[in-house]
Amino acid sequence: MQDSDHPTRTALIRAALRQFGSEGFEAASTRAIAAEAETNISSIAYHFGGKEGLRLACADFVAARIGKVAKLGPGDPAMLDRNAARSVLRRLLRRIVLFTTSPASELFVSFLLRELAQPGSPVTERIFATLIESRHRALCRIWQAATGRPAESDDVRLAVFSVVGQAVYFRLAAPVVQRRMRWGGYPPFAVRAVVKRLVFNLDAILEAEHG
Amino acid sequence: MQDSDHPTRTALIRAALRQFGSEGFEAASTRAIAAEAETNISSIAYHFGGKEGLRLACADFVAARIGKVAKLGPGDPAMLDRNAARSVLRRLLRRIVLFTTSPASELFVSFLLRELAQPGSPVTERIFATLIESRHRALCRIWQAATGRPAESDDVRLAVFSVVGQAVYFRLAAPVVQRRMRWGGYPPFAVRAVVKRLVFNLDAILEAEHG
DNA sequence: GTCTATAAACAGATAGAC
DNA sequence: GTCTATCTGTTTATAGAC
Repeated sequence: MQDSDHPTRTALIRAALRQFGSEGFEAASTRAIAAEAETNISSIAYHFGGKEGLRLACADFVAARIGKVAKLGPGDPAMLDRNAARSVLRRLLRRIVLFTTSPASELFVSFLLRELAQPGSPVTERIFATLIESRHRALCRIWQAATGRPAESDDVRLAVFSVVGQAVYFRLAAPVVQRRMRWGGYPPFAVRAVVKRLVFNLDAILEAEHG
Repeated sequence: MQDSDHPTRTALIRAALRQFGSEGFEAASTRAIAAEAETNISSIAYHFGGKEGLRLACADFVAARIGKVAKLGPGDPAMLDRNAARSVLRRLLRRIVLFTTSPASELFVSFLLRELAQPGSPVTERIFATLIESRHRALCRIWQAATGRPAESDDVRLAVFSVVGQAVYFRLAAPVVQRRMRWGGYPPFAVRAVVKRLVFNLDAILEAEHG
């Protein structure tokens, strides 16, 4: 965190996020990152101690940004009635899709997914503990309110993963999807189509949970 | 393809597949690959011309393997009645999940997904054209038979992606899922639980398509 | 075909001037 | 804080012995 408004510092984080995200941590070179940030290679050592420090700074940056977007509501999900819980789920899913398909957040998401795909990554631990687990738990509680099924059962956990996973997939497999759909990127009409389909799926699943 | 039963050659491909898949193409070193294959670094240049040639050989290997597993049935999907089409979809989804979660194919899937996530990868083009597009098209035709909706509409294409995407997600996000579920890897009972959930989702979606 | 030895380019880190 | 210059190690590729 620290003084995150230092210009060189943030320029480096932004450039690193892009290159780590698009090429992977090991493949990205500090030289190229410094060049993109229009500064010197030594700035990385000065500001972050080294390449690994820059990686952690990127993780904190992403975690802070996502923490804001995916803020948990203050209310207790257990208090929601069935229909309220369902519309909360719909709204959250819509936000997740808008987030994962937006070009602005492509950097964050790609970086994050690459890190999370590596079990041993030093970044994985922190982000999982601070961001993912608590939010997944919260979604499970909302799922319980929406369906009456126990929040911490294996099947409810998997249900939540399967719904969120659909949205994540459209970012991860973006090149494949976009080629098959003949889309360049995710223009607004494409995002609307994806949202519509995934909300439809969610409603179908909730409906089938018992009617 | 060529003589794929040469021992050193296949040992190199197998080792490369593992290292490319788990660490990424750029991050993996030819030295480590040769060591794992218990041969000399120069064998890579001899058999494949270089690191990039080894990458393409891995792609062909994976494509051949997946082509066998995901063989398209000879019959025309348009001939299926609604219930037959639905059970074909269920069966295919089950096979996809079994494939993506099996430890044996973890290598192939990880390698493939890494390659497909890179739009510019030289491997992407070939695999997309020879494997993915034709199978996605076939699934869309089966989806049409199962729901009556036009196979090449945007929404049906997205529906197929969303269902397949769920299965792919459980491989891509395996570290996250397994940590949250407190699973080590995907033991048989876990695979059964995932299959059960995803088939449930599929049935729910098909049911909602119009009843 | 498989090996050793080495070349040429690249990486990240660091010392020190300003 | 930002720069140049350089150190040290590692990478892929290749020449040539066997």
